[in-house]
Amino acid sequence: MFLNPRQQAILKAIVDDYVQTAEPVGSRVLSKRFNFGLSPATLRNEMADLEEGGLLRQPHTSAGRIPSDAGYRVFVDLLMDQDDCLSEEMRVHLERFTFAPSSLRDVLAQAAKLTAVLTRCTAIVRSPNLGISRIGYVQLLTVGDSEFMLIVHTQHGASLSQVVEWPGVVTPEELSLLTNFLNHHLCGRYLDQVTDQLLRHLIDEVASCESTIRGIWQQFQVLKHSEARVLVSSVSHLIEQPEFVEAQRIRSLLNLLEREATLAEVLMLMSQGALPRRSLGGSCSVTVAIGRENPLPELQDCSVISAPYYIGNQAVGEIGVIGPTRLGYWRAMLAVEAVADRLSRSLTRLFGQPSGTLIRRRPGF
Amino acid sequence: MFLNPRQQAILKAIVDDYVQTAEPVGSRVLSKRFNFGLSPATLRNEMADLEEGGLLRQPHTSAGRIPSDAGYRVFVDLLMDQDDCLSEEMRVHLERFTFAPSSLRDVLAQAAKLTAVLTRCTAIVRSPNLGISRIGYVQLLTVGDSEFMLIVHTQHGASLSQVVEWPGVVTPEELSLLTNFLNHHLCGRYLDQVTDQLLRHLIDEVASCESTIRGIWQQFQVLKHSEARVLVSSVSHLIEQPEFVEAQRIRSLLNLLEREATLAEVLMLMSQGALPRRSLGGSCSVTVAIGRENPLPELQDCSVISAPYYIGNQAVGEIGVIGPTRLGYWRAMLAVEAVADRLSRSLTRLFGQPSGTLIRRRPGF
DNA sequence: CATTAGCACTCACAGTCAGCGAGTGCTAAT
DNA sequence: ATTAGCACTCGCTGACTGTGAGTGCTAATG
Repeated sequence: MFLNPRQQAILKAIVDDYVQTAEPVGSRVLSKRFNFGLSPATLRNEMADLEEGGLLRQPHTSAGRIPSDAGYRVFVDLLMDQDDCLSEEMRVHLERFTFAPSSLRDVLAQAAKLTAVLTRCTAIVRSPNLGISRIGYVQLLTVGDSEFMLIVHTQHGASLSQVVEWPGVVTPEELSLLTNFLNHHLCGRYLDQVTDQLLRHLIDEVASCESTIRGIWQQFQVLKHSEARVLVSSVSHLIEQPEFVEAQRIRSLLNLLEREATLAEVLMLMSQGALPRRSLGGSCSVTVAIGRENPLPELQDCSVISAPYYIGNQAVGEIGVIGPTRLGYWRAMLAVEAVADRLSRSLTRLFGQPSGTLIRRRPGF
Repeated sequence: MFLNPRQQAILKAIVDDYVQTAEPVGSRVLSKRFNFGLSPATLRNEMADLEEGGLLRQPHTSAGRIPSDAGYRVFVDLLMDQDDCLSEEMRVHLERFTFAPSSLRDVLAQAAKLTAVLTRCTAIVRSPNLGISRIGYVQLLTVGDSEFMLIVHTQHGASLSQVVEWPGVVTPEELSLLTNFLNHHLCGRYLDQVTDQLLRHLIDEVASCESTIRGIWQQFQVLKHSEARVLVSSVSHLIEQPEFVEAQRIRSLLNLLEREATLAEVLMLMSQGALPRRSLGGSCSVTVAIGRENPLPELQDCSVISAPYYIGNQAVGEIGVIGPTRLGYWRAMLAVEAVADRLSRSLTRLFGQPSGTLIRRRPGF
């Protein structure tokens, strides 16, 4: 639908007003609150046209208009005010969060919290796949007679474990020897570097343990691809919005927010999907999914704004917010991008290629 | 209030029925559903007495009775059926969860999830203070010119960091040397063992770094006492209960559930507080707080059942459930105790004194 | 021809009222 | 001590109504 300038101004005014008041906006308030120099009747005609074009809708006959998903889309893509920088308040919050080095998980939790505060929405973060983690150290633990447990501690502060079958009897000495052998060769490496090539190399060195090492290797492959985790922060922000007066809506949302795998999929889809991506000046580009543009029915009254974050040049995860479609888009987009940007820089510094003081198992002191 | 056997039977019947149906129970259904051999009129008289004694209450004049907090208390302490073992269904769930060794956090998350499934309530777990963690390895990371970052990875899979001031210029070699020195002396130790005595010992060894090591030491003390974390699982279970039809109740609960520090306090209070503790056969004793027995107003319509869990002989945290006061107490108590018990055993095995294959920094291979 | 005043119409919402049904307390009979 | 009978209470439901915000349409206006 082609919009002449006046229609654009009216649509923009309606979105602006509705985002602020959460009340359907009628022709009378529209003509009073904004200075179009037009009477309510004229506005009504224009509004009827916009509704016909699918950009507005009426909750019921005798109510004012609210933007449709398509209306928000036009608003976001074309119309919204783009004050070119962060507000003072946002800047203060951003400064306060240091992303002080700690476990990957804690940094992500901090970033989520920050995003939630800045946008007054619910924030979600998908944590990186483990392949990009460096191995901190490896533990072997006997459990029962014919199995042992492989525990891998990554330098990001995560730990993973898998049961490996044990092909025979083993003495504590052998276990200790194997542990040291593995640590010697694996500490400091990226999980993605635990390849078949390395396996062959190791087996050449200690042919006696071949079957055991093969078993361990297999479990490493499982770990590398273990499923993504999603952190959720500040659900309370979202459910205090007027669109969540009905308990049923809250329940449905909460149900979704407890399904990590589904959230992970939503975030991954958004960073690869069909929706437009926008770069607002920082290094991370945000994607906006409005209402039914979302793949999930639970999200059809919500908008999701997300941006990937990076370690080095590699996109490793996404951070985003979930809000009502009636959302301060620009502000939220700025916030998400700003956090993704800082998060990327912090993670790169903490966990990126030229890491601080790496512990390698070579005897040091 | 003294209860004769008939009054006890009536109170028990009312609680049983109300827990199942969530409907206030009237004299007519009571006489029909249970075989007292008494007419509704007689039951009415008894019920009026029980109400006078504070054990029952009426939501409104023309409704049946529901138990008061005091009524539930009598029920829990005296009246409830105590089938002496877990149901088949519960047993199956318990078997399915292996608590496979992984990070402390993941084990706790698993335990919470399990508890939630077993009780169909919301589960909460307070994670241990860090003093009982062993140090996995230590990293030093320069940030800016006059500061560096101390990162401690525990063998439980947690990471912590603190900024330490740097008293001068430093070369990468010095940093690496200091890192190795610290790892040499600290790996495998409990954080609680990082004492002043050890400090003096180390300073004797390398007097040149005294001020730096003192700075690091101070940050270790901060880490040891860093605040407790609480994991929450399956909020959706709870808010699907009929007592949460009103959105306002959900909001208030969710608000509470996002305040980790408050939840931690609730759990700690319960394991030390004035309420009776019961041991149901396992090694962990459960505590039940009913309605207004809880310290928080947000919990005044909820009951909390919790039990401490152990590493070795030391109680290190608590696990529990939050449900409506109209709760299947016995079943929930059994479940909480069973999980706490298994959790204790798993944690003791994984992180307790004689740990599997410890990595010490002595050159090995 | 675009704009506007006027007017009839729609519809959610709040309030009122009556009927119902479940449940009670009291009294008198057993 | 127990119970049948009865009047009474009160939440819930559904029908009805008035109100007000807002619309669409039509005809008048610059």
